[in-house]
Amino acid sequence: MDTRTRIQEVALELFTEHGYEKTSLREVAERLGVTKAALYYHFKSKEEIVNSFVEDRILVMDELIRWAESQPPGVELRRAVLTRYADDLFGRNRFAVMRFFEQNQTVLKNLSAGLQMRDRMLRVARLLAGPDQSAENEVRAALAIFAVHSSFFTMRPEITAQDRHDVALKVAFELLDRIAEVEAEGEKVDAGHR
Amino acid sequence: MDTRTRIQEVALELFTEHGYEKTSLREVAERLGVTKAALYYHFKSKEEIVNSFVEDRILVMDELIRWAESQPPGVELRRAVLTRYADDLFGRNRFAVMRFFEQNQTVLKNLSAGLQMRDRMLRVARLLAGPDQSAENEVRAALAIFAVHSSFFTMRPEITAQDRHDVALKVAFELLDRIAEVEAEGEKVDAGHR
DNA sequence: GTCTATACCAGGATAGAC
DNA sequence: GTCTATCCTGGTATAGAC
Repeated sequence: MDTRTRIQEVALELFTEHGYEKTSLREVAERLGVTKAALYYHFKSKEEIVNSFVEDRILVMDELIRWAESQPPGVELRRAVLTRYADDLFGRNRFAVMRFFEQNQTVLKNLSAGLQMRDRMLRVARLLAGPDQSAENEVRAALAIFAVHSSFFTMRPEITAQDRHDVALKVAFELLDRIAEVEAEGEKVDAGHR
Repeated sequence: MDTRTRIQEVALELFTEHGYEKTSLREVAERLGVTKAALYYHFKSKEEIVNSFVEDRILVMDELIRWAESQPPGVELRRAVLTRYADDLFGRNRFAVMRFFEQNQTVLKNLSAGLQMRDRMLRVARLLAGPDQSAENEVRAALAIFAVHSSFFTMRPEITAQDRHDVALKVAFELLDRIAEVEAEGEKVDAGHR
């Protein structure tokens, strides 16, 4: 395997395990049997290493958002968006990068990769919250997304990946359905006022 | 005001604004017109500064947990615990420290203050999730707590503090009530099996 | 008891040799 | 494509001034 890929793998592992800031490039280099300066041949900076393995997740999110915006809105779409969100981002052992995100939320606020990911998540949240712009539906949407993420670190370790997935979506769907209920009530009130 | 207190104030502000790791002690010292070494007279280390202003919040949490464990369980207690959680931790402009927590989740995993706070939050979560130990109720409890925290950064800025508080608790109560519902259903099933 | 001066070592980054 | 040497900044430690 080429050095560039090996750097990405080792960095992702250490950044996730010990945190981005607490991982020195010397550690990464030593684990690969090279010097710090060698890393700087392959990547412009420490941050660039992060960008390189996050890029892919951003593209997946963009694809999801583009698809969601092309569909007719409704309860079914909300559920479908969140299901796809969970499967695309965390499915098939792809969650290594997502675990990195969970473990490094703070730093990511100052990293371009983090800001881009944040932006995508906000757009998904807005899709789920619907057009009524109520604060409570925004909270419900945020919690639904958080349920999916939390399924990887909130639950007890003996629970299987499949169960985590199913439980997270079950609770999240309750929140999404409640959003739709509140929307419907709001429209009834509007109609009554006319 | 004495230097020790001023160090705490400036450090809390900078640690929250720019992050714990990205804030150097030189910055803190300069802002106070002293040298780095002066800080080391008042605090053993950078981490000690954090401990000093988090201590207080830990005591508040301990008090809340002790009280909750002395009360008869039920739906009402859950709501009361979460209400008190929100008021004790975030009330009366006390949320500066909580904002520090939100902004520094990663580092706090390696800091004693963070581990202690984490431990308290887990215990509150267990109280809210109830005795049935189901994964879905654990998720609901975690989300209810997260709703309170998120109320300070998820919602749009034009929403008042009072509204944030109310909306967060409203959504959180729906989750808590659902926990109780699921518990009741579980007991019915148990009874049917006997 | 409160602080300054100074030094040490580790971490990110760069220039230039091979 | 990789290394040595070097720079600057950051956390930490200590000696000593007032």
